[in-house]
Amino acid sequence: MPDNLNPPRKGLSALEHQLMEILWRSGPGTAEQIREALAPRHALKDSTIRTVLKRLQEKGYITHKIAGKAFVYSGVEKPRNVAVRAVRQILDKFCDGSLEQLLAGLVENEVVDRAELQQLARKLARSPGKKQEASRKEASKGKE
Amino acid sequence: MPDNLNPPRKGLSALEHQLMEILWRSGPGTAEQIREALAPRHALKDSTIRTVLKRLQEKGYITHKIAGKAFVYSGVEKPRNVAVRAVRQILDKFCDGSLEQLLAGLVENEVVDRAELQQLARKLARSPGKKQEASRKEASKGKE
DNA sequence: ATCTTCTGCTACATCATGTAGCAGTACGGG
DNA sequence: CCCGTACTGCTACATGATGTAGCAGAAGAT
Repeated sequence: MPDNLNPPRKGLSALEHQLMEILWRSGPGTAEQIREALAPRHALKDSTIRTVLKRLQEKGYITHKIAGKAFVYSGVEKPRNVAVRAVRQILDKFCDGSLEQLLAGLVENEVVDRAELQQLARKLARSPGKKQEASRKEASKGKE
Repeated sequence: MPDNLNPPRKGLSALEHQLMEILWRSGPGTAEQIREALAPRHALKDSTIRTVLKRLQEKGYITHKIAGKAFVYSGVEKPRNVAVRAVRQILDKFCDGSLEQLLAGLVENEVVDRAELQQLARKLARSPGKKQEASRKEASKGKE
């Protein structure tokens, strides 16, 4: 079996996360390119990079296509989606699956202000449906 | 050194999380009580339970007071606060620290509906400031 | 003095992670 | 046709985290 196509992946280790960061920031790339990108902060042998990339693929975070003779890796999902899955876990583990509880906690712990949160919710409520939505009625009140 | 009083704790392993669940759900308790509560689903020797409790304390999730000759453990924070710290991590790691991005993702992935989100935000916006508010309800145990 | 409870250490097998070496293979030049 | 080159496919291995538990010692109960 090739990749691990199922979405229920394991978490990312520190190093794995760094590689994902690079892939997300710079887009698809070869092991070598990734190694170079990481090198300044953390020099590693190419075999090390390749091992981690392999593990990332097993975990389902990335895939690769062959370009000539080399593998070009690319993330399977956008970081924000990975974030969403992670949040779902948190929701189930610590908030009885209640998003309300989590949001309340965020406000309580001053991660976000009440007003600010409402502002964001409002904004998202009228934001483009990102699909084939064409109904964009600009609200006249409160715009930032 | 006694506990690990600093908030930047490590994550919870599967078993550790189960014990926390019990403590959060049933309130403070001794190793034995916790063992009994967990037993139906997962039978373990008391020494095992105690080892895990010890680790949980080292990680800073729980503390204990002496009651007679036994230790009575209790969670340091409410689960929702643990959730908040976890979310903060996610925010930094996958959303450039932007809560907006995360919320957008939640909507995008249908974890929550746009309208529903706005509803919650609105609700929280007018909810009690929970500080020196002398409203009603909410006054059980749990110190933070 | 014992027995009964608890707590304080120590032990250990497994798995995850960070890190890397080495063998094999295919392709562009001599 | 032979040889580096550029890559990939395995294997290795030390460390730390986790799950799981045994055993010795202290202190109160009898």
